[in-house]
Amino acid sequence: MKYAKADRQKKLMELLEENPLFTDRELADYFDVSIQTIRLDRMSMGIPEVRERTKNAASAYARLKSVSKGEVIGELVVLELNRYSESVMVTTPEMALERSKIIRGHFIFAQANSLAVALIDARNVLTGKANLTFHKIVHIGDKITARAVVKKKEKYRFLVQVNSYKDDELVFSGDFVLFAKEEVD
Amino acid sequence: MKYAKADRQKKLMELLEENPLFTDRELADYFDVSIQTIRLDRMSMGIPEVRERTKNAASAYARLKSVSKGEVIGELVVLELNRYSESVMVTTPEMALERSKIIRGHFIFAQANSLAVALIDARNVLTGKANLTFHKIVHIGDKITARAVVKKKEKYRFLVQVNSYKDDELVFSGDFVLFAKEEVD
DNA sequence: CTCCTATTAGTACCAGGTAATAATATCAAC
DNA sequence: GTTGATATTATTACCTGGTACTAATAGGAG
Repeated sequence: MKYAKADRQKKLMELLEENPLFTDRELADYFDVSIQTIRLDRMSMGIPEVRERTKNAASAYARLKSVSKGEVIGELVVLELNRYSESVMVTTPEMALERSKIIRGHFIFAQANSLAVALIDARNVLTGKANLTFHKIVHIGDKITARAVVKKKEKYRFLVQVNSYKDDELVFSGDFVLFAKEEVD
Repeated sequence: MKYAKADRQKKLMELLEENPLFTDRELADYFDVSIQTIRLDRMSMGIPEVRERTKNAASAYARLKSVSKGEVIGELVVLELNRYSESVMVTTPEMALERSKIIRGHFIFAQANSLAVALIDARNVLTGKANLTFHKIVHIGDKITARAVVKKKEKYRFLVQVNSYKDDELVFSGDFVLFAKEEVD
């Protein structure tokens, strides 16, 4: 049994939302209709062609990746090894909860954690423990500045405190226990 | 002054690594050489065409996004609201540190945190505090099972404990303090 | 049987390539 | 200067996955 028009269009939308890479040819085969029907469906729902969809997904990925050039999430703006470091991250739509402008907490954590790790002058640094407090909600487009300070320093064990601000308003703070290791696989 | 061949190819590689969306035409204009030169450069370095590069970036994004259908990072396998929940996440290359097989900690945190949030039966749930311990390093391809239990439940305040395992080996544990809020912008 | 919606078909055109072949630059060495 | 080798540019035929448009069916509901 073939899909009715409405069902087909709904399913089509779902399919492409999940995987934007299908060509009209593939979709036509999947729904067992002609390629023109698929195109009419796309047109009526305002869905662009594969190459356009692919490009959109790719640039979303590029935006997300550009935030983490190297190991640090965000842009490292100050780095005094084993003392103090600072990074700035501008939040993008890719970091938000679906259909919302609220940034997922793990991106805030990621910025802080990667900054703390970068601060330590050792070949391999691992996060052991972390104590986090989320003070305020962060939204798409907010520019978050994270400041990390080494509080305690033993041979292989470091205590780093990170505070993250949006315009001087504290939105997040965390205490990190980091370990410097020699070899890691 | 134009680039020498070697410099041009090196720069070309860097450009495309950072942003795979440039067409040969754009690259030719950028380097002020013919389009054929750009193609010879790509060929000699084994770099595929734009549409191929775009598709690769897009599927990396699709893989990453497919991990978080809805709000939960990973796949929700058990959900007893306000009691217990469980999710499974298979780690992918996109989650790893660069040139490494080690998964970035914030993905492990993301799975646990989103699972804890999903567990609470309320319109809007926010993470207030979190106490994390990373016990073991997680690698690309590892299948991580997170188990969340509500430990304490007040009116608007919940205490959730999450333990994450790789094959029954504890790799992460966290205590989360969550708040149920009425309205959130 | 007819009207309407849905579907299918066909054509010209486009971007951004591959692949292959041929014609020029450029420059160093003799 | 002339000769070679390497680098660059040009040209052409062909490919995929479309857009945009026109026209021809198919299938039901009344």
